[in-house]
Amino acid sequence: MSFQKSFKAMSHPVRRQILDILKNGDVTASDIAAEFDLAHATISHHLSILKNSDLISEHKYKNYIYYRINTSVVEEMMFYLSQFTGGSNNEEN
Amino acid sequence: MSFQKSFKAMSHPVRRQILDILKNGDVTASDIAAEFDLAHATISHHLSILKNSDLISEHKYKNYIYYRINTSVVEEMMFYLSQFTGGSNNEEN
DNA sequence: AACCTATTTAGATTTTCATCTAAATAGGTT
DNA sequence: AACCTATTTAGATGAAAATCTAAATAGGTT
Repeated sequence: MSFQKSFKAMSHPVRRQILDILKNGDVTASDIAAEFDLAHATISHHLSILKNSDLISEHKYKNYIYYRINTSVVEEMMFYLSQFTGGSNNEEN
Repeated sequence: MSFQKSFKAMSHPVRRQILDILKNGDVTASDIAAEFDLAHATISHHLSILKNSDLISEHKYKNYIYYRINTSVVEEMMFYLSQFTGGSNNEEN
């Protein structure tokens, strides 16, 4: 797992919106593409970046590929960020 | 505050390392630059992106500018991410 | 005032990223 | 087998980002 990849994946508005769509349950690439005014190839590109960062996984069923959020990677990002909040540190700042 | 900006700011390894350095307390731009094999102008550029995303703030003292992590923005990122973990949702998935 | 040190700005270059169209692949369905 | 629909790959283009050098600004210090 690489924070490099996960933060970069999160840094694009289309990819964040894809994650929003996936919050409502698993959805196919076509259905996702239908929500945007972008070529399917472009959505495929964004999905591959999300996949490559492990933020989503894919599951084939019949002629479709369903995508799903990988919550554990999101949790790792949250844990990474928590080091900067000073929450569990004992600094005397 | 914009997740666009904060995630993009977090997505660069140099900027994440700058935040790491700032965990140990406020530090000047020069001291930060000393940790990298990059031109000072480049570090200044990264600092301005971090500043623009509100992930850090600056405080002038004498001839120096000290930088400091803005923990509240980090917390907002964590909160944003939490929507994807299904933690406090009641989905029957 | 002159100087020094810290930091930023300007402008150029290189690299990376987002996007498109067109073509390829891949799997069901008839 | 032929066809259809879903998705990806290839290759091109334009836009955005990272980096550098050199110059400018800006504040202390002497």
